[in-house]
Amino acid sequence: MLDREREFEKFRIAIESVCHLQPGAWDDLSELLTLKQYKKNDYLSREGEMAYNAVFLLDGIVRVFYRNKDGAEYNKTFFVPGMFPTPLTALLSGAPNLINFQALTDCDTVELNFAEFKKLFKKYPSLDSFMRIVLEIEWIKKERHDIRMVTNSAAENYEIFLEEHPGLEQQIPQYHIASYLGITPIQLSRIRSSKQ
Amino acid sequence: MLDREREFEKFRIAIESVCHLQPGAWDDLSELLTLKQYKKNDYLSREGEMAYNAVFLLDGIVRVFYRNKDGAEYNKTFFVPGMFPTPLTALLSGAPNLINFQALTDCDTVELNFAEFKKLFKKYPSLDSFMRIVLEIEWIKKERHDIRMVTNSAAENYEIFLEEHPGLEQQIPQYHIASYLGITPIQLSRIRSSKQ
DNA sequence: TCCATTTATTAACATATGTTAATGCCCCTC
DNA sequence: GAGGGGCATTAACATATGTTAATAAATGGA
Repeated sequence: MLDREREFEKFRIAIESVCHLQPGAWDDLSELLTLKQYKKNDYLSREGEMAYNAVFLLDGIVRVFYRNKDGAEYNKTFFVPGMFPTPLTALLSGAPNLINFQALTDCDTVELNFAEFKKLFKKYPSLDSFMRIVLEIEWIKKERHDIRMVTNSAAENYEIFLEEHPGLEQQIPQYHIASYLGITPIQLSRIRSSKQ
Repeated sequence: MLDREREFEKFRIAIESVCHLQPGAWDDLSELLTLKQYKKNDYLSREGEMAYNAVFLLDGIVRVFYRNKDGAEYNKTFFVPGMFPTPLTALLSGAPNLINFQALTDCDTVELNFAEFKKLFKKYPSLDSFMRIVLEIEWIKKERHDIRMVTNSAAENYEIFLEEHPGLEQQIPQYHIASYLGITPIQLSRIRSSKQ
């Protein structure tokens, strides 16, 4: 069983590493938190549905993927503990989710009610800056990632994946990695076998 | 010859359409503006160089592209008048640019000194919110765009390009569009000819 | 107006990647 | 320990796309 206070503390540390909070802000903020658990293959957040919470991953692995009109899936990102598998676009736009967040293993999360969180911006202006900084950081990360995915071959991106996600390839099926690389599992298998 | 005041006014209107400015904010902000002109093929902003200005495009067409280690170019976005061909990541991170902004025609711009702009955040807190909202809007746009590019075929994305950029295909070489679509000019030519 | 350059098209060919299918492995459960 | 499901690998084949090259068309400068 998870200890609320101890798990919330991990979330607080992750937030403070981005931007120091004003006194009192954490106390108000922690009122908006809940612990959640997901079984393998559950959806944290689903295409077509509204989103309400920012999500901090305590334990497990989550993938984000798109689906095209034929139902084919395209993995976009993998999340491991300490990351934020949060449907940011849906939260910001108030529109239904366009992408899916799915647990690839059993998962534990801390979740933050985003609408209530935004109301705190008035009381704690630094939370507005905090949100801006999060968006800046995510924007920079996304641009670096996009450049790499576009300018490299699938084989090069596979190598980078292995470096950036040590151990992850043991924990998830290869076809998820292939989808992330934009190739078929067969092609990934060829790349792997041609490595020696 | 361009009339400074009239051109700056276009910039103000574009900003106000995002978020209403506090009284006085525009007066201080307009002190930080300059008019610039670029010749066809000039770079507004270049890989490896630092970035200093946010850019508003008055006239002309700009492309953003990445280069891989072999020098091959990959177009990412086209900008037309009223848009902001701004090296956001370089401005936010303070690190050298990873991507290139190039004029595809002669261009006129209004440019805003970003470091000085950020200093105004203290005097006008709403500019901090403004920046957050810009990032939110850009994030949402980018996600929609990415989903489409990944889940559609090149032929479908070509159709979408034509709808979203009416008239643009008459103004720029097809090989730039091909690069944007992630295919060769030859392949784009085949797609075009197979349309009837 | 003419010439040179750039760009688009087309064809023939090469190649990488997808498709289908068969095989075998691994792991899980009973 | 046996059976079954999920997954990775491999092979044979199909196909889409890239490559090279030749030609034609459009563009821009002198």
